[in-house]
Amino acid sequence: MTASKKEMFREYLASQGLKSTSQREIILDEFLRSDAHPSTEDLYLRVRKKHPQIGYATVHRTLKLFADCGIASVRNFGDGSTRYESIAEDEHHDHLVCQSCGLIIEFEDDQIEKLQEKVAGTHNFRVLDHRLELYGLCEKCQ
Amino acid sequence: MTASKKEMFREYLASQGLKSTSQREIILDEFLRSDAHPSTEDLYLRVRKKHPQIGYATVHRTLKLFADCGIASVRNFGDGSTRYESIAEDEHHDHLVCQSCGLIIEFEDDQIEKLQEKVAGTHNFRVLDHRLELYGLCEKCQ
DNA sequence: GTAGGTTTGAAATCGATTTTCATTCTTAGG
DNA sequence: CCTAAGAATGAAAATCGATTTCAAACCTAC
Repeated sequence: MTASKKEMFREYLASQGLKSTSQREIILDEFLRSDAHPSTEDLYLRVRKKHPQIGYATVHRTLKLFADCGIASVRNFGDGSTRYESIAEDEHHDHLVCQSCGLIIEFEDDQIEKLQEKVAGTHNFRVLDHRLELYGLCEKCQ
Repeated sequence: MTASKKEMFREYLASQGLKSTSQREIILDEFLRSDAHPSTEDLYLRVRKKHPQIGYATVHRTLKLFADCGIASVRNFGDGSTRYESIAEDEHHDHLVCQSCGLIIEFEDDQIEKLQEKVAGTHNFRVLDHRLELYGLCEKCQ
């Protein structure tokens, strides 16, 4: 899984005439080993610990490349920062977001997926991506 | 419906020791009569047509009040601007967003709502709000 | 190797959002 | 009615995250 993402990224770079650099490798490694939903800032801070010479702009640009090539998707949980999430090709998952402590729980539900397709069908709409977030209070915060 | 929202807003202001002002009335009227998902900028431009003396900051602050008091919810469709949507207390609706032309279709689906509650239940999570967006291509853009 | 294009990092910029601050307004109490 | 106390307003400034600029450093194919 991890190996195939690194593969996908290299292939994407090659296909676009872009270059493989040590910074991009380092950032991808850190991204794959990182929190589920890092913001650019989050990932930059992590990368900087081991590689202080890598700049914020490079992390930012590299995360956009991840999104472009399909190994990450862009999320926004309402806290004002854009987050990136590593994705597997065939799997969707959604989120429970605790508005008190910020806890994020991931879940998957095939029935909901199917109903989404059904709704889209009634509007002759072709779904390419979706986002479902449930906001509220986690067990501890209630 | 419209009347009850004005009512709710006034009650909220009173309950918080906040004041009723002509600007807030004007902005609420314009919000209720406005596009389904205006950004602060959108609403400011509309308000300014008839009331050039009302400033952007006031529109911004008033929209936040709408969200605080529950007559509007905050949306983000990935275009970089925050949008506000008028909501009725007991009704949720979700969105189909066309990534080509920007068309936004609203829909409601009770079955999906119920499944969401079920999923939340299995995580002992109390849902206060949710967001479901399906991104893709509308009939025309396919 | 080397040329040509790409990437990098620091700093500048951008656009949206939020805050500041002096002035004006609302409202509850006299 | 007044008035005092606190809240709201609008213009401008500050802030914040995201993005771009630019000169120097770096890949890669030839």
